[in-house]
Amino acid sequence: MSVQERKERERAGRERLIVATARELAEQQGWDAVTTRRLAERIEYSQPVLYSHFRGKREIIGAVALEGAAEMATAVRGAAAGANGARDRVAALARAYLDFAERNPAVYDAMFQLDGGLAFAHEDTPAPLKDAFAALLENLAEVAGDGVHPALFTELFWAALHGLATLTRAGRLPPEDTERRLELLVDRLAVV
Amino acid sequence: MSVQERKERERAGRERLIVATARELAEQQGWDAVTTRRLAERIEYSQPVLYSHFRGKREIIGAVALEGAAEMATAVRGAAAGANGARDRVAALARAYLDFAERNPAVYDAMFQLDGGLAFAHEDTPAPLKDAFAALLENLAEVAGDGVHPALFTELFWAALHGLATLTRAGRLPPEDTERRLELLVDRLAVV
DNA sequence: CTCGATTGTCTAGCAGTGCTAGGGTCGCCG
DNA sequence: CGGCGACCCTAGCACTGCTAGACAATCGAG
Repeated sequence: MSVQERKERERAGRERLIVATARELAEQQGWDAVTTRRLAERIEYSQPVLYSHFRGKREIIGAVALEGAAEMATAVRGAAAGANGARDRVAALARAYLDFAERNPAVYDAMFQLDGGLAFAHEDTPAPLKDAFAALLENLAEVAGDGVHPALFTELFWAALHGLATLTRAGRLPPEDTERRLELLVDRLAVV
Repeated sequence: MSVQERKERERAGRERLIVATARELAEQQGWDAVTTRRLAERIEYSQPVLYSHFRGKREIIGAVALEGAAEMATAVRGAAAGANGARDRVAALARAYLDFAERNPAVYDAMFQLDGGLAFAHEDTPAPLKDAFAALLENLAEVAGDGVHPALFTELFWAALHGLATLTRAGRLPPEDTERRLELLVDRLAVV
């Protein structure tokens, strides 16, 4: 049994290595540079090894996305927990979200921009994604306003953040006004 | 001179054909299906002809994006012109925007999701893009609220629309609540 | 009307992509 | 210690964006 367990451990370790390497490579040189050949070379295995862990490149992106979702959830919760009052909590949440997107562009792409083969808004949505949404929801529900469904409000707030994050990073919005846009967003959307 | 003019006309016509075909193919089967080979075959020329009109695939995407920007500008202006009162005007604008994104997913991708090699928020931003932003701005300025810079407000409103459009189309947001999210967005962001 | 030059187009090919079939080599278990 | 099974790598497929060089059609000059 011990042999099998060791192999299992090694396999799991290598899988983590693949995901971590893909993420690192993507952050360094962009997802276009993450080819199966380069990735295989970096982990010092041949290409087919990748396919014994993942169905294809898409699944690797998906794995990075799940990792990112978990991190984003904790980042959001941490920021919200360190703030006092509903208004500050929401502002801190928004800042944490945009900060995460800016500091982990490749991971953010994996989550929302690229096709990681992940299901959303369904029964079989992976847990980390549901949890990331929950992290937003649990801090935004109190400012949704009377008669407004908290989930619907969260979806809208999330969409606004997502729009700001992507448009800013793509150079569509001047970066220097990010904070002002964020303040405006919170002031308008959140019902204190 | 007439000979050169005819050639010039034929060249321009073929360029329009390339862009139209790329757009059509993208709408039918997605941008992944728009390969230089397939595109060349559809216009009944060989691949190198494409490169005598555009520097590469990226520029073709950019051309589709510019075409789309012009159409979106007129769609937004048309919708806004047909509405009475500031609140209705903003709602109509938002509806037109999301409608455009939903009905022309490939064009919307070319504009905001893919790399069309276009400059944004700079001096040398192509006119159609600036004009599309202007179409939003001229209808949103009146609801920006006191002391809020109209351009900044427009950027925020645009980002929210963009987030709704992309997340909905990617299956991240349930489509059936689109209208309710839109109403909420207008009610909260716009100062009537 | 003919001939050279120029313009335009095509065929063929490059390097690189994601992915997979097949053979070999290793380490484990009886 | 022998045979077997799991594992991994080499080699290759069909495809991508893009380009060099050959070829043909067209034009302007004599």
